Amino acid sequence: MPTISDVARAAGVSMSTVSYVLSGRRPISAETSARVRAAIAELGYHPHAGARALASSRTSVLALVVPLRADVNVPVIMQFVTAVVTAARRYHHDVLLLTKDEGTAGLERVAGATMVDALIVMDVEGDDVRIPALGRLKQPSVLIGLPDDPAGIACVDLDFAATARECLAHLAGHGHHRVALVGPSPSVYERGTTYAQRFLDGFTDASAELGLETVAHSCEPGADGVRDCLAWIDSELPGTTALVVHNEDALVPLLDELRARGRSVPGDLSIVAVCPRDVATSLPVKLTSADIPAHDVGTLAVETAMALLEGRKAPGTRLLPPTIIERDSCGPLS
Amino acid sequence: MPTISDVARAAGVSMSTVSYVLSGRRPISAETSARVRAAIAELGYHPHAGARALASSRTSVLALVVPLRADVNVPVIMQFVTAVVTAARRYHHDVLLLTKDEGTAGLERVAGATMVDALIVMDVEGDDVRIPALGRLKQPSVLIGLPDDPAGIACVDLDFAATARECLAHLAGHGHHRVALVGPSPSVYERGTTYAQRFLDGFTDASAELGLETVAHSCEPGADGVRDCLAWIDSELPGTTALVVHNEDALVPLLDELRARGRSVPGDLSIVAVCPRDVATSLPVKLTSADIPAHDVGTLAVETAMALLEGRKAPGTRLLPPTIIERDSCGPLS
DNA sequence: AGTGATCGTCGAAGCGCTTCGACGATTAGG
DNA sequence: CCTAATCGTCGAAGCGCTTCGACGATCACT
Repeated sequence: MPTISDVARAAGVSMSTVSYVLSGRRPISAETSARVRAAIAELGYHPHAGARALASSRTSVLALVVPLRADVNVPVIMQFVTAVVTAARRYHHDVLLLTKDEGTAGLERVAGATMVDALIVMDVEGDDVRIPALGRLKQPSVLIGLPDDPAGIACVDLDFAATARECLAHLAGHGHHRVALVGPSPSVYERGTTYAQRFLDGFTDASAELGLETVAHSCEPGADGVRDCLAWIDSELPGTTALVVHNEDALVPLLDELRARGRSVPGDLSIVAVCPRDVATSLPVKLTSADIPAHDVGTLAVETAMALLEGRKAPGTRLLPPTIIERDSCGPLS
Repeated sequence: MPTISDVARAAGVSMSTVSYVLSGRRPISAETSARVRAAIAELGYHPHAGARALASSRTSVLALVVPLRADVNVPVIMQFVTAVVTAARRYHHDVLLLTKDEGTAGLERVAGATMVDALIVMDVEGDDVRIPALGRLKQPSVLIGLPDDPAGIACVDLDFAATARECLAHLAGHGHHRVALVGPSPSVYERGTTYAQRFLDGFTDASAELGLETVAHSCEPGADGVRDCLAWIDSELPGTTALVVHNEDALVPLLDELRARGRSVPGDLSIVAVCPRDVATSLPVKLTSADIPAHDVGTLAVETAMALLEGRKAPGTRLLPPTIIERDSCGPLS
């Protein structure tokens, strides 16, 4: 492996000149620069990441902490991950993958060892124990999600409250006034991730604002869970004409069950789903949906981290506005 | 951030002694060792990863290259990823995540910059262009999958040919002799990943060995794809009594379609699926399945990489034997 | 022509760690 | 009791890079 001094010798300049050509931190004449680049190409030189990190205390690596729980929506996580990796590369950064189960120790390990410049943490809970730990690190961090108290750490997420509001507004626009929320499974509410609660709060508030009659109920996984949930809705709010479904796993069994009961969508029942695009379009009925913009959120998390590294932008919370995509599952009240 | 010399001073020893306590590469007395460890704990010392990498030319990081194509099975990929990360941590390594779309350049970048000790590459194709590139790196690598010519690189995968054989043997054991393979979508065969072809070859060979009548057909995604595939099977091999399904996405629409046609499983038709455990058990009929041991393959890939790093074990190919898990979808020939 | 600025380059001092050779102090063997 | 091996520790030399101060050369104004 050639070193920077091999390049310097080959180009007939000093090491520092090579370094400045690479970093652009000082002006270098066009001819010198060209000679250096030629030498670099010819020798196949790559700066040694460790040496660079040691000398500059910058690593060009971002840590990304992902949940590996099974009850979480795996394809959505993967969308975040690829968005983060792809965006990071645009800023010449690589991504070190940590799992949530290492907890606080993992964060302290990679930050303490100066393995990363910044951290992006997914699946944060209401009172996540990792938040105080992140605050103690010398590296900045970005949360994907919204804890009860961000404690000065930057947060990025979809605005779930506004999303619920939009879903209801959309249905109200079609003339519906009895709407039920099919929520996530109870375990999602129990573990402290806040998005389910924020959605529910938004739903409740908007219901009042719009003067609708609504109920909300969590929905256990599987066909049985869906049946139970529908039964509950039937008894609590008879004459419900529309559903907001904030539960990806329930979608398939729900449509199955409605078909089995001979209830057509959107003829008898309108549905707005909260899910990624591809899920909404891959079902037998193309669902009108509020998009989960995993890609955008991941990208924004990286951009926020980069802004923090450059010292521009103070940490703060950034909630992305919802997007309703109209498809075939919402009709007028019949 | 305290450095090793802070620790040395606090413990009243030299830097090298601290280093030897940490690495265990030379004997250190119990008392000295204890004093050093106390100082480390008290100061909250973490060795600087870059400095360590520079001095030792070891990084304690593994590169993992994942595909981000959408047509690939995302949850299975995530299982590989978490298995790799978890196994790597057991060997005190971290994982740097690369995406396949960076291609050869990504490999050369992280290897050339000495960011990683070894590379694990998923989703390798028959004549993957990355293989010659990997051969040129100074770091060892492990492929998950089986290219036409591994060119001296270690490979790890499920033995798909043997898996096909086991599926057929299982069905033959139940008395079936007309069996159809519902294969992956044509795009899987077209792009060069070899597992689909290996499965098909194993299926064909075993069919002959066992004296069965079989047909095989790829299956486009979605309910329409399933219907077309079933129609094809009906016409090519009337009287088929069992299906081997090597296509996860087809499972749900397939069971739907069969139910719609009033064909019971396993009463009228037996099914062996090739898929991860959780998929097989989450369907309306618990499917007898050949397991996709993503976790084991990922773990083995890491262990192989570690063995390569330590110089024990020459690279070679390791194919995991299949496991058939009996559930409710196979019955005797009626 | 004289005076600052600015430009382009160099030399050298580290960044924090590992590792090799050296060396005194034990211990074992004859 | 002497020699040789072993044990436990230290000092110092790098690993490859960035960055700061310095310095001659060029340039733009008076």
